[in-house]
Amino acid sequence: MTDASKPDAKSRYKQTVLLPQTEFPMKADLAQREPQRRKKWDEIKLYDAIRAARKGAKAWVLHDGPPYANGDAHTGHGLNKGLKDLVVKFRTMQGYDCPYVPGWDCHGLPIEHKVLEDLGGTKPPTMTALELRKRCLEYSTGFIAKQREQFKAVGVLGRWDNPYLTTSPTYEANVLGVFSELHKRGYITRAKRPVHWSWGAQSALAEAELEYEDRTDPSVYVRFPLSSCGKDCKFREVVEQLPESDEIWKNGALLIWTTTPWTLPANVAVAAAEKAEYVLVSYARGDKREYIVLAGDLMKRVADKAKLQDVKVLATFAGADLKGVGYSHPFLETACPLVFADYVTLEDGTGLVHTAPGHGKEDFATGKKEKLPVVCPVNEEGKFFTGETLKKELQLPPHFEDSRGWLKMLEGQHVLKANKLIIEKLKAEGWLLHSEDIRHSYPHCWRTHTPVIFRVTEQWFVQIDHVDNDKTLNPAGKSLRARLLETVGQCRWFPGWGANRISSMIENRPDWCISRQRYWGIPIPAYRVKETGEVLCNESTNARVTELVLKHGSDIWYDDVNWPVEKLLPPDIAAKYQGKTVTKMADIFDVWFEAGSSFKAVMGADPELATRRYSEGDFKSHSAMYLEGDDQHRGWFQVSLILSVATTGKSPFRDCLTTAFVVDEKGEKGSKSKGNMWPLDQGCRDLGADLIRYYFATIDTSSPVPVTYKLIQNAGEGYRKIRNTFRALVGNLFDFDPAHHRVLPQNLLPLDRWVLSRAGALVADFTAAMERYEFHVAMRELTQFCNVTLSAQYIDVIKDRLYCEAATSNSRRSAQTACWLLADLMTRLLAPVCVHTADEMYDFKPKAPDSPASVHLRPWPKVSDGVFVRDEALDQSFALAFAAKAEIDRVLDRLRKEGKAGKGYDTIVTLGANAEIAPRLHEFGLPRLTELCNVSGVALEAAGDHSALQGYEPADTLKGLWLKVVPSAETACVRCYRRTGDVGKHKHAARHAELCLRCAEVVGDRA
RNA sequence: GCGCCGGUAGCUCAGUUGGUUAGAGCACACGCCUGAUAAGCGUGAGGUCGGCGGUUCGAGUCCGCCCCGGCGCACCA
Repeated sequence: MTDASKPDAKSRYKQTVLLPQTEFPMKADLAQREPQRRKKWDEIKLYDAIRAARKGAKAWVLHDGPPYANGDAHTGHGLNKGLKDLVVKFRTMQGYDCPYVPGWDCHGLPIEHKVLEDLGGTKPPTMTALELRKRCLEYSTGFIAKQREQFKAVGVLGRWDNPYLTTSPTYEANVLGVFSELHKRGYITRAKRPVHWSWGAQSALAEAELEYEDRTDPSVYVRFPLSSCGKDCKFREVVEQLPESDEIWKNGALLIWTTTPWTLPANVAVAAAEKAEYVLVSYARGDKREYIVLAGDLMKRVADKAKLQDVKVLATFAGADLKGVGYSHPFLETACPLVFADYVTLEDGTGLVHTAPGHGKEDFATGKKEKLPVVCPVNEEGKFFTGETLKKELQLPPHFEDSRGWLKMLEGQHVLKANKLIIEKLKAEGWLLHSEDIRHSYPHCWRTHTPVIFRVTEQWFVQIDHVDNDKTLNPAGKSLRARLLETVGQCRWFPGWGANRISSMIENRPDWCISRQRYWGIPIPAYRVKETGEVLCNESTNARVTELVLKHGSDIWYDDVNWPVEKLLPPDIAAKYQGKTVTKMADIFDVWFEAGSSFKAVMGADPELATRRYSEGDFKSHSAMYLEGDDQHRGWFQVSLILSVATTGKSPFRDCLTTAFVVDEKGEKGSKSKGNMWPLDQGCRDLGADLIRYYFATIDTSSPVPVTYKLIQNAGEGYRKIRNTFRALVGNLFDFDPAHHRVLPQNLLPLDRWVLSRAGALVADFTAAMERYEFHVAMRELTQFCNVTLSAQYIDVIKDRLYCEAATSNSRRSAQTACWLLADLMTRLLAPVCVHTADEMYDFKPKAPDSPASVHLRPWPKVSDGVFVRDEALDQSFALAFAAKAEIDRVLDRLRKEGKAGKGYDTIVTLGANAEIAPRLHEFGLPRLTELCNVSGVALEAAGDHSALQGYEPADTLKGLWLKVVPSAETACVRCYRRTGDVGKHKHAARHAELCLRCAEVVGDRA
């Protein structure tokens, strides 16, 4: 290399080369810089500034679903808050007025549970409910303070100094307001019904509070002895015709099957399927012959399981023929009927279903239809009642003696323990035909993880099929369920299947049991008149309690000293019941009822939000968007819809965006108990909030979101690429002042116009993906743009212009103008995702004098704003040029590996092209093609049959193109490295013999 | 059991109404550059598009069946 022997020449001109300069650090150093930046935001009151800047703009409110004020923030919160902030920032930049008011869900069992645990498991008898509630409030307040800082560390901007809390009197009063409204409209009922009961939590549970877990239960086949049959009973006739009829009446039984033996004491009937075929079977057990009735299809299976000997089918008949059959309860000896039910199937069991209306939903329905007694001998702890109470609850006749000791055995026993005892005694007495263990999934309490039981209790319900006769809200006179489904159809669901999911849930859901038997919550404002048992709950009492709670908080319900019942009642009602004992009832609201009321308690009651409801054409909703984990389809989304549609006729939201769960590297659901969810604040310190946010924005969150340090660190590659690409752009703007140097669009060079056209395509695609909330698609576009369009295609080519052309030349200013616009574009597109980094980038970018203090105050880029102008023709001509470049690169690479070439500037290229391509290349211009390919020259061979030309090879993918790449024989310019052929052969040769003409003119007398 | 979603390169994902040789990033290999330098550029390898069958001139794309994964509903007695 002759050039290398002239180091002095090189250093002579080095200072005239305009190399990039920037303070923007390559290393992100997020852990250190992010807190500093947030501090700066606090100082300039960025959130308030954004609010002020959007004053009067169209409102677009994302209503925050309140996280539970319990425990430290984890990755799941990070995903949730990160995406919420992303959407809010995006909509804000689009020009909407988007206040973000975070909130917390503060009541509820988990907190009460934790507080009780700290007190030794149960409430000390000396402790008042008021004191307990005080501790719960302290507990939740503590975690709100912690979580607030943890959420802020993710970079979430919002009204953190004034969030909403479900424990605030305003909130509580609004929950009561929703209840009053429902009550007034006839949705509320208090009824005795079977409910899911958690004996662990000692409370009724809603569907949303159940989790299915596997457990092992006994599966038992029990003989229920036949007793008297009705006069017209066909079965009776069947038996009478058999020779062994006497034996059958004596030793015959209905064979039932159950997996919950503890419900047998509550048995009041056996249900059969009218249309199924049943058989009367005889078999030998020990030295005894017995007879049973069961479904024909199941006989073989049961006989095999129970290892019955000498099985004989004596008769076959239809289920309907069993009408009128009676049996005697095997240990309570009560006379019970056989009934029919359509849910009886022949999949399992015996086709004869043990029916206990006190312990099953379907049983309860059957009981209602058949007017059966409802027996529920189990208390709130899941234990059988004791003594006389047990006898009473079992509804046994007064003369019942318990001579066989069943009641003695059962009393006070927990139902799970009772299972074993009952099985043993049934076996001992000969009623048990067979028992085995089965494994099945069974509903469990989501908090205590104890199996749930069905208990019939008196509870408060919201009736889902109620028809509101208010013509303004419900002109078509539809049921609430129908109106909910209709509303679902009017909202936008992301992903789209959310609509189907919640629709099917609404279609199938039962009435909503809203009462809970706990302390930590908002009381259901109902009274009971002791003498008459009358329940007092009406418009007047509701209004009174609501008003007092608004002033003093819900503690008044528990403050017997300062707030005796007389004071809580409206004066006229208090007067009316003078002399009677009126008591406050002890139920509180399901926490879901509280959270579900936020459309009113927050969106409707907060002064800042109440004026910012969403509307679009005919559609009106309380907020623009709800964004939560997809488990909220059966949680917050659903309860919000129910309460909002029932009381206002409007949807709580327009858009409903859901994310899947956060999982660990093994794909297992993250949970605190498993310890596979790391604390969010730790993650922000170790990885950086922006990197975590970047990661969340880059992956498809509609399927389970794996979150590990390794994956997020891996995402750092993409983050760094964006950072470095920006750094390259901004590094070339050290002497660029947009106010003075910006080149007008019509004066931009074609390559610069081309890259802005590509940027226009990016803006369109990126924005469209953001509008669909497909952030990962948007981010992929950006990554692609940085990697391919900018880094490989654009920046690499404009270096010569930026470094070597005259500082103030149009060609250099043109490139700088593009770089400046691109850098600006990047800060804006990245702003919703990497909130700190984008703002940092913004700081290092040359700005117009009137620029705002933060990128978060800037508007979202638009294709229509005249900067990023799409130019299809330009795109196409460059597509051809880049295709040619790819061919040259391929050949060049081969030559390099053969040791025949080094850098591109040391080679020249000759192309042969057919009649279709040649004119297009000519039109593109060979000097520009030379520039584009980073070689020292491109020539176009005019000859016809290029394949015949020696040394040419056909292009690989571009048909009609041949090429020849050879080392240049020219001398390289020591300043720009190009071998232009004019080095030293120009009028400045005396002074700059080692420079090309261009460089010599640029340098002039500066070196 | 019923339903929904997904299965494309080692990993994360694109693949428009069916239409050239299925793409991108990361990772990997090999080079180049040393003027984006704890950077940058180029080239390459890597895919029976879950499997089988069908419709079609043509299927990653449409239809049917099956396998695998995730989720929801129901699992009731």
